[in-house]
Amino acid sequence: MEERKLAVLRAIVDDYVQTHEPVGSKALVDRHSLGVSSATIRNDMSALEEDGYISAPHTSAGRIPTDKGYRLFVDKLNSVKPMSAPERKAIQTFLDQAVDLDDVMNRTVRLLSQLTKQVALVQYPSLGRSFVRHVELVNSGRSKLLLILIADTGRIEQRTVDLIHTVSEDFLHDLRTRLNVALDGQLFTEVPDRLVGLSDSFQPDQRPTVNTIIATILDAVVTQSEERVVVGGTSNLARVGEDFTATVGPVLEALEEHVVLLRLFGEAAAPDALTVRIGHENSVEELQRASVVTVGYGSGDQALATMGVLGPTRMDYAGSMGAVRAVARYVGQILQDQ
Amino acid sequence: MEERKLAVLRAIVDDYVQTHEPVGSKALVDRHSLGVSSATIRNDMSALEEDGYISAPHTSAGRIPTDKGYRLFVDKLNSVKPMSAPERKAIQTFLDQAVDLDDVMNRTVRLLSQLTKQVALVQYPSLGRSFVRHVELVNSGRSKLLLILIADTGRIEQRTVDLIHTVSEDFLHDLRTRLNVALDGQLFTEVPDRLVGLSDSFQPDQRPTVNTIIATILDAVVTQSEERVVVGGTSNLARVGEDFTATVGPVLEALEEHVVLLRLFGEAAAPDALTVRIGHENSVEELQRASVVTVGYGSGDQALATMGVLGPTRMDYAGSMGAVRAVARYVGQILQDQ
DNA sequence: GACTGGCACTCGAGCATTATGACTGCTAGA
DNA sequence: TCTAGCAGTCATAATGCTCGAGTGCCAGTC
Repeated sequence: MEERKLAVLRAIVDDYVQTHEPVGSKALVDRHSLGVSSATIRNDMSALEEDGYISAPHTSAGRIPTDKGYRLFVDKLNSVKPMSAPERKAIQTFLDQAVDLDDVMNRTVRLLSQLTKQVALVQYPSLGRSFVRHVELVNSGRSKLLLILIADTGRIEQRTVDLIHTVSEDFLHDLRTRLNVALDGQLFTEVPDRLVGLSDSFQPDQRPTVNTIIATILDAVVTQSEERVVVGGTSNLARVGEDFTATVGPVLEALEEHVVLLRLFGEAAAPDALTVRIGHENSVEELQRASVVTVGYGSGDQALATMGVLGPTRMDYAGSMGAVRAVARYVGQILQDQ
Repeated sequence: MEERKLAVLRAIVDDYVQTHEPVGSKALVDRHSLGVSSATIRNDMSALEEDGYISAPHTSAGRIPTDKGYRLFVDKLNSVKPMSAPERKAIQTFLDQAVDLDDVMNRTVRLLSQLTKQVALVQYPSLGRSFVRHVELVNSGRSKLLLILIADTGRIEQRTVDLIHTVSEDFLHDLRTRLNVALDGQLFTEVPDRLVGLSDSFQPDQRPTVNTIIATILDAVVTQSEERVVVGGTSNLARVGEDFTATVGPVLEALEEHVVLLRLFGEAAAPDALTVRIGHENSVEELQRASVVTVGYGSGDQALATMGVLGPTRMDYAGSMGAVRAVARYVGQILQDQ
């Protein structure tokens, strides 16, 4: 595609993102130094419309980018805008104040939504890609146990275990030790394998109890492994202007469905790999007028989980991508330090 | 106040809550069997307006209740509507599926927002009124410790402690034992007192480490003790109709400020004590067009924390109060069983 | 061949005007 | 004390109209 047509598309996207009004040929030549007259621009716009990159809401209005137009814009024209030094500094300072994992997640969401003025989405570090740091069993009286799994990311899963009869502190100490010997430092996905046969090494009368506890561990590792997502900055949806206001209800609803959110994140890619889904590229129906910018975070080659922002298709992609990437990097660092 | 005028107020509130349109004298006699003509009702409405219970948006419109009108309605006319048996059953079933405290809180929020079609707010059990169940210290390598405080409600606080040098497992075991001896079963508010002098019983060269850890415990107990609040059902704000739509942005913003939320809950009262704040009775400026129904939950005579719903002043008070109270009771029971 | 200037045409936004009807307040009478 | 009826008010909806931004096309220019 010719250079100038791309420039025109870029100018249209820029203007539309800023003003949120259809942009006409005259406005374009006024606001951008394209070096040609409005009539020429009109021909280019005609061609762009023909190819499906822009469309006109009605005859006597300007053009707005289509999803396909945004896609081209993001792919070809939109370099990620890096954060400025003071911004990076502020991100770091704010995140360093976090006292625990919950705090890190909450601060990350607030940070992302404030930086991008969009809705922020942050997934807790996946258990499946974390390592077991510690397993704790606490007697909580009346034949009940509290089971606590601690991951190297600081993520904690807890379960109450109901037992048939009370257990002694000695037994508990023994079991705790053996569990930690078997599990500490292992990947959570390895946990089921590591627990095979463990109960055989106990006295026959203790085995039912051990098996109950093991079953609870497996349940915790399997069912809860991906679920937690924090959402923030939904008030930005209200600010976003006319077109979105009508759809803000369904969007809010969709954001309360954790299943939807997890589908939104899709497969976690490598850290630092930015993914942009524009409008209809989203499989979630209620979010087909929204765009999502996500990135994996975490250390190593496989991301621990995903974070990102969601906003109208007419969002500042360069800025959002820059902010999301910067925040994800710091969070990855922090989790490594835990 | 005369019987009939109260009946008129009740009818106005009922109709307005349902239709969300100013109600006129004719509509009133049509929809309610008040036994008198519309002219009589007009006189009553005139008096009610004089006294500030209702007001007319403009001359040729019907009347809508004022905050003062809702207040009278709630105080004098509005018996809490108890949940039906199947509803109670559904609440119980849904909450019993929760696997841990986080799950209980999340399910509670979803339940409340679905039952009332309002925004639901749930505060985590206050540490200040909980008892220490267990303190755990886990070495996480490189002269770092993970400190974990477990409350009897299942609430968990964690902190990373940075130490000057690494510590031995023996020392850790010793410290952990002494901490648990000192703290287990104590109220969290007692924790500072119980830790006084603890480091004196250690070797002088160990005392700095012990003191660092104690300082972290105190910090966790003091600073984080009230903070956590879960919000859900914000999509109900969009559904709520014209008047709120304009204010939905500020409300969403306010709901993201945890400080605001905590102020909204105010002082936790005894469990089962329903509080209703209507419109301007709310101290939070952005929420002066909203009403909040809250109730303490937890076992015993002092509530562990507060939960409630937030909606437009024209909400179904009887239904909301019934739902909030029913859910709070079950959550209280569940936490007692933990 | 690419670009430009000019012109006719289209069509939504915005404004003023009008019609409608829901509601009130008042007064006189039961 | 209540009711019926009537005059007056005023927001809302509908209508018609103007205005102008913007397009598409064509003839002319470099």
